[in-house]
Amino acid sequence: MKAMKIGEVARLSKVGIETIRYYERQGLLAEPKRRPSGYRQYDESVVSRLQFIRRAKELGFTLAEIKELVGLWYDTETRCEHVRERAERKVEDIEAKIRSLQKMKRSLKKLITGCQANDSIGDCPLMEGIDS
Amino acid sequence: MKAMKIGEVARLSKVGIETIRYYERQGLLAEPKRRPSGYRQYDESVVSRLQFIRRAKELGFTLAEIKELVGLWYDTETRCEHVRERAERKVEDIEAKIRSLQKMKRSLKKLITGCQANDSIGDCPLMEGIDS
DNA sequence: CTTGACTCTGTAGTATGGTACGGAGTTTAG
DNA sequence: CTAAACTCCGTACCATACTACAGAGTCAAG
Repeated sequence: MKAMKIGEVARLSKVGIETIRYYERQGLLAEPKRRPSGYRQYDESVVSRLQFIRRAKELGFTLAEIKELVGLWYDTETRCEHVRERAERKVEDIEAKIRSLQKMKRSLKKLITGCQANDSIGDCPLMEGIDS
Repeated sequence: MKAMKIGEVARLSKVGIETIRYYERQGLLAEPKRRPSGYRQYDESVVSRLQFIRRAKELGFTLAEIKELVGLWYDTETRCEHVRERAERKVEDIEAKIRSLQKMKRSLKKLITGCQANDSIGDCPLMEGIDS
């Protein structure tokens, strides 16, 4: 359990110091212990949490959704049934996202092939059946 | 080729009228033909384009990225080699997103199983190896 | 030919997710 | 014991992506 100051956490997670404090204010990170001076004191676990947040954002989740997502792990004792339902809904959301990305990928592959073959491509295949 | 006014396009694509005009200003949609009155005149193809934009946004692409993505189809004649490279990079981005989503999904499934078994779950599995 | 719904342009305002100070106190390497 | 680097809090500012008028013109059902 290495004790880290916010600067080191920022360096390791590639999330800015101001952003870490912002996430704390928004409830995405628990308030950390403090030194007598008031300095925030973190352990390693916060780094993977921040990396998770960063990645989830790239995947189109809002901070509110991410908050809900990470929150699932801290409610499990209290309302198991409810948590399971929410988790199952999230799985469905994620599966829909994966399907859309796969369609997009197939369209791009088609573009690459057509391009190499020097074919002219009529309608943009990106637009085919992407609607959720 | 059905001629549609902006309101119908908005209804069909589930994208607001103001947003459609905003996308036009941002160059995500070509400027449509106009009636003598100045009213915008669309055909059906714009609906799938808007649905694509909507979906891509949900997948974490910014408008700038989406613009680049749809732009790939209108550059193919001019600089085929260049377009192919960009498309291949996009495919890699998309594959990375899919991998992250699959990890997330596995973590959630784990939560659901643990929850049903009434196990206490130690560390949040969402945080495991999600870093890109 | 009216009347209510629709569209136009332009500008201003909003929500989200940061980012950047300022001024003060803290830590730590030398 | 300094001096440079770090951290604190609060507030203000920023970019992105909309969203909401206002005031004027257009369309189409009856």
